[in-house]
Amino acid sequence: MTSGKKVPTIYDVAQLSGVSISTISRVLNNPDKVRLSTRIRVVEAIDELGFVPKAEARAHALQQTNRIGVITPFFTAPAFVQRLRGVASALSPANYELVIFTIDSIERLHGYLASLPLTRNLDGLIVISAQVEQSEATRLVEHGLQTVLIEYPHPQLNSVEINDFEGGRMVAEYLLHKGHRRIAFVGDTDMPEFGIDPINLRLGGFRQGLLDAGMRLPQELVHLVRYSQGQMQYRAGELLRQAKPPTAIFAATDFQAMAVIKIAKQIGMKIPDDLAVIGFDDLDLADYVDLTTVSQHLDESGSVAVEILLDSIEEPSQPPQHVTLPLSIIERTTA
Amino acid sequence: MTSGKKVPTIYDVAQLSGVSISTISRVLNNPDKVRLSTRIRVVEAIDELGFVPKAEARAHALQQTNRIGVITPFFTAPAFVQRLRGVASALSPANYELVIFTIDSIERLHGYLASLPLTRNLDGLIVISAQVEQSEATRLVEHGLQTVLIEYPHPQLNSVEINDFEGGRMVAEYLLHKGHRRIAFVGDTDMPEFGIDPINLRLGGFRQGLLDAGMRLPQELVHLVRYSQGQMQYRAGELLRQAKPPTAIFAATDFQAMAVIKIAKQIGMKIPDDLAVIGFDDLDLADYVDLTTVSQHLDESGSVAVEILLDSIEEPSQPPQHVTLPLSIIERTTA
DNA sequence: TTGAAAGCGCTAACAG
DNA sequence: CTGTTAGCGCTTTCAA
Repeated sequence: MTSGKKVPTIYDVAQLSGVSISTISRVLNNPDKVRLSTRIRVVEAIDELGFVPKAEARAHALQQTNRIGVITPFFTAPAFVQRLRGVASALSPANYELVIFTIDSIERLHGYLASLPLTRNLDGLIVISAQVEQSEATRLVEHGLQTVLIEYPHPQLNSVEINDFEGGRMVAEYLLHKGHRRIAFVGDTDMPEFGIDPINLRLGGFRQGLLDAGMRLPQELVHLVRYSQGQMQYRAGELLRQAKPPTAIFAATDFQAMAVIKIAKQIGMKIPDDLAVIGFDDLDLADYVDLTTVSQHLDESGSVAVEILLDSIEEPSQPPQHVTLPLSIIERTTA
Repeated sequence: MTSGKKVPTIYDVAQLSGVSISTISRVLNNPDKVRLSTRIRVVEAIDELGFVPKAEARAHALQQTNRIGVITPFFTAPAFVQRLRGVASALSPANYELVIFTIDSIERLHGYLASLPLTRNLDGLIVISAQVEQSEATRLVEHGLQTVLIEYPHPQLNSVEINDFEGGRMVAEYLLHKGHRRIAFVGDTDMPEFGIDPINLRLGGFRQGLLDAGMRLPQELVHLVRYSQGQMQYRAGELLRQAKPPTAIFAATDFQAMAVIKIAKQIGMKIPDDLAVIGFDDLDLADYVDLTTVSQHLDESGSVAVEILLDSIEEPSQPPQHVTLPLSIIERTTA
């Protein structure tokens, strides 16, 4: 019982149906190139034996795997699920398998980026929320592994991104429009090894948005803390308990918005009357907690990435595509 | 630029280092069976060419893929992420790749279960929260595809499960101990095609727990609704607005608990003083919203599944293992 | 329309 | 310790 039933190969089918293996292969891949009568005979033999082509053998001969890989920080980034969901749903009708490479450290990321283009067991690669270095990018293109980056673009590779700066600006505009004049920003600073920092871009855009309305964002109203629920809540507490608390808070992520709301309620503030809170991301749970937030269409980022990828697998010799997804404010009940 | 650089094969390495391909293969797989001096020479050649064995070719020759598959309902079951996380973290040190097969319909599930054992491109399979039929189970074992089921066990296949009935009982005990005497149950009934229904088991255990304390669970206090936030909230509203509302609610899942809390707050009830709410699952977000709930150790279910799987891949001829994970009540602030 | 045969790139006896 | 050789199971020219 170690291995089970004898698995039929194309040779068995050939023997049973009295033709050569090439013909079997043909009815599998180019049925119209086989005379109807023999095709029927072959199909019957296939059914009788319960034959199914072995994927590995096929991949080996074909030099392609029908498999695309996704490198993703499974553990740190809560938004990845929705992106992955977009990838999965776009991929399944395309008859590609989805291989997940989770990165829990920057070393793992580099490890995958080093080996994946070489082992040749992927037709394409999607990298979610992780930054690939120059050397890695060139290696990717040199070895012809089609890649699309989500969130952290690179000039030589396809990418789907958003305009974080613009997102921040939109929030400023929105809150201003709601009548707020004293608005705080909270965000985390937990991306030491990354160059571009979306949180800071959001902050920058936010600041600019205020400026456009003739307002400055005082330094005591911006709080950048290391990512951790406890830290966040502590700082939010400080922020809200001060003599002249803000009337609104822009949290750089939905999770932080939730932390803020939690602490605000503990203090006894009413949301959104005493304090308006707006997040960023539009995670699934934002809907559950009725959080007003800016949606960056996470699911869509995944499906768009797949489209681009399949496209450039078919047409490898085209310049990298960079698509920027729109942002939109989802107004719920917290701001 | 269509394909990029010429990819070196084992033959190139052999030629450059002046030995046969078998020797190359040996330094790759059994380094100690090669004389040090030639090994060094080979390694140098490998480095010079930047040679990396092609995974497909290796898999084809070896008849194994170093890949395990996970069939999971990506879209409907919110708990799957944590299970998957457990799988991923247990798998990555084991040097196995993780292939995800998402099921959005029962047909897809059957489709995968039909083809996966035959295409032979997986060394093992984990099925999360989906029920495999008898015929599928026997096909799996006949074809020797090692499998472990999470949540829905089957006698012929490995499984990791929990005792939903006992979980319900524990909740009854807990709430009773807290002094509650009028306790409602809310759950969803959204698994038409499945035989075993965890929600009903939880309800059964809960009912039994009350019975053990000499109490009956009146029918007007159990609410089974179709899964959807709106529906749930509507029913919860009815429940709470009645003349003699319950002092506590056991929600069969964390999501439902959140829906209940939301509506309760809208009505103006204080949690947990006016109404205690306890959930089931212990999703990540339960911690964020400080939900008291029964933890079924989702992450662990995944890692345990991997352990069992790797074990039975190594030792195929052993009887199926069925492990039941413990349950524990996580007391936070809602009950 | 079909068959023979040469790969695809690697592993693993079996000799030497 | 190393080379020869026969697979692994399929696809795809090239002839017939």
